[in-house]
Amino acid sequence: MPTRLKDLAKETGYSVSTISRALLGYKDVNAETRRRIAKAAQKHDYYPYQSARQLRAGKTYIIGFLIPTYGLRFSDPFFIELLTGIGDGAAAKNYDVLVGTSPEGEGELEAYKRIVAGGRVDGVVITRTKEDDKRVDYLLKMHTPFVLLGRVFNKPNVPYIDIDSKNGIKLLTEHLLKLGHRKIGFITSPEELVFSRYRNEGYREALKKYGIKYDASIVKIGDLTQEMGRKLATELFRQKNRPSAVVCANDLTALGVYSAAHQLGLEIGSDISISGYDGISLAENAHPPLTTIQVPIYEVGIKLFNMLYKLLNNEPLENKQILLPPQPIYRNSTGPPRKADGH
Amino acid sequence: MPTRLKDLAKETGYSVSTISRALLGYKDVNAETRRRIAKAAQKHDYYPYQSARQLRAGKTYIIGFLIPTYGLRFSDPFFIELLTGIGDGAAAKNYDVLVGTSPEGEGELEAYKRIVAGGRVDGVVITRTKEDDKRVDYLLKMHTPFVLLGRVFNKPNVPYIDIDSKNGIKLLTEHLLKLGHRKIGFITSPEELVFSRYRNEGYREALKKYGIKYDASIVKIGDLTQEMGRKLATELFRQKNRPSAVVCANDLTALGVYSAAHQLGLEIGSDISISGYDGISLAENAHPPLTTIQVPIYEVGIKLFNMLYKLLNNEPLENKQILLPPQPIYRNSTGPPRKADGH
DNA sequence: TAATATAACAAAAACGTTTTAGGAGTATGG
DNA sequence: CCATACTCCTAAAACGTTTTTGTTATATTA
Repeated sequence: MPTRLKDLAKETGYSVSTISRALLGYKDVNAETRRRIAKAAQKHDYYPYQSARQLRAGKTYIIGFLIPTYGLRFSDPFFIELLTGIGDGAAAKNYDVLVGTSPEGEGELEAYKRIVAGGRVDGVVITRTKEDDKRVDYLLKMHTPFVLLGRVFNKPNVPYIDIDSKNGIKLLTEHLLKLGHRKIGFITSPEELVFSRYRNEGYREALKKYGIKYDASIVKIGDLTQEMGRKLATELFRQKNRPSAVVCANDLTALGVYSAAHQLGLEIGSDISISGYDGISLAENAHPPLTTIQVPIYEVGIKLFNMLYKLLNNEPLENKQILLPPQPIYRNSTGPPRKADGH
Repeated sequence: MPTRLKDLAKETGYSVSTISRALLGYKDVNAETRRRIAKAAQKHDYYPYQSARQLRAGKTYIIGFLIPTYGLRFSDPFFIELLTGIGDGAAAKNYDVLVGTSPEGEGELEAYKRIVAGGRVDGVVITRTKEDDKRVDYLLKMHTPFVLLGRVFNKPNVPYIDIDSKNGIKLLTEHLLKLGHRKIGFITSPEELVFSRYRNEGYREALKKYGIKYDASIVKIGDLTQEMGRKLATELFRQKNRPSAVVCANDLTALGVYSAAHQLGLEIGSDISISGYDGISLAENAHPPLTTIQVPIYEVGIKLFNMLYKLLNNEPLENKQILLPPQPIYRNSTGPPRKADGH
């Protein structure tokens, strides 16, 4: 039903190749001819048939983005903001975004193989990089261009954007220490994630700076979901000598901690201080507004696509590795502890 | 770099067509031959090259889903849950999902034309249907299969899934009326959206049932964002004779209302009752937990894909039009008014 | 005027897959 | 032993685009 070059050829009397060349702006097409062809194309709403264009060019003009879903009720708004950024960046260059979900564990690499080896995409954006990331190894082996949101180890040359989350968490933890907190809990992220290492380091460095001993009993490993944040915070709060503040690996976890605090009647910002990470818009409108690190997610999405675009089109990439400084936003979810030492 | 049929042909000594037929399970291939070919394919991680497959078949095995973005900081978790549902449904059938953003207004139809006329997708999922929806007209004209999340008017035969939101909002409003509220505000959604009509009707019907006159001064038209919910709720709450309850068109708006209530020192569930719509997981973990209509978003996403799949493959579609009953969840964001009539 | 350059178009090939049509060789039946 | 059926494989065509190469007609130059 859609219009194809053949139809325009029939309509205008020119050959298929001339139609194609006219629409693509080749020089050896008569001005009048080009006008007529353009008019016919417009009249019939012609859009080149992608499968053919792809086969011919050996490119899809599509990039892949697999959402790392932990469990079913997955709904981190972080990814919608990132995705709209990537999508808008792509649309501006007439690229498309193929989105899938990638399960944890074994299935993950398979999901990437499917879209890469199947030639479904020209390149991919990877998030939540892992220590010893199999996806990166695979993509390097296949010579498939990619960009990372996050870093990896032992691969000095891969392009990425990352937030300096070591210093991000350090800033937040120091902020709490300055406010007088001495027992600061930490709900971190799964150990295999690279950024966990940085965030953990930031937490430890801040404590060390203030001469406070690391206490494993108030450090919990979450999974970046709100639900888990609530669960682990409840455990923390039920300890005999509960922390007076909790640093969280992301905003969603922090909102889960809010929930736990509310349930136990703790007032946030005084009874208990809470910090997040990401700066999703929900954090801003939470009650009280959440102290966090503001990551310009949408813009990072656009930037990630643009980096990938340059890789795909062999354009020089001046800044291959971008480490953004953390942008802390101190809001009312953090305040001085009610009593010194949190009890 | 990836393996192609040609490579397997060279490796095994069979022709390209035999390789293809063996892998596709044709009967007239010797068992031993098939085994050898399968082994080679496995060894080399063969995945058929999609562009060629698509061109040959005249299908892409891709469906399209355009996220309706209102403004930049768009991050309704509803769409991530929906998207993961659609994505997982698609993956189960070896389909992919092409995701883009669709701007408001003029650009919207163009975004659909691009993916449909360009043959980028075999069918599409449409959300936030509008009164007189140009997208639906276009898809019907192009004979492109589609399914709707939501209904349209004057098109009796289009396939859709919708929640009976008239009765959903009616139930919530009645719930508030039963609790004793007599002045109930309503932050609704843009007029052009079809579900706005239903939700407005539900609100009006409930009021009528209780003999309460519709008061336009406490009905505000929002845009389904948290930010707008906060803004409009602030207006409502600053009125001399403020409502004692607010019904919202979706959860995100309701969370915005939370924010406004907190800012003005109103206690939610007593000073002010608030209801949402959608049942995103944030609603459950809000403080207090939000009274809402629980929409099984993820499952609806899967179901939407499966309907579309049947349309694409000419399988009979028994239930073309599915209207799910609303599933209200009454939580602590709604309670009796502090004083009768809210003041 | 003959040779050469230029302008404007078209033919054909190629991308990798799937499918149709058919062929070669072997087995079966009368 | 010939005709027919069956098994297993392959050649070739097709999908619609882009690009390379070529062709024809006209203009330019010596």
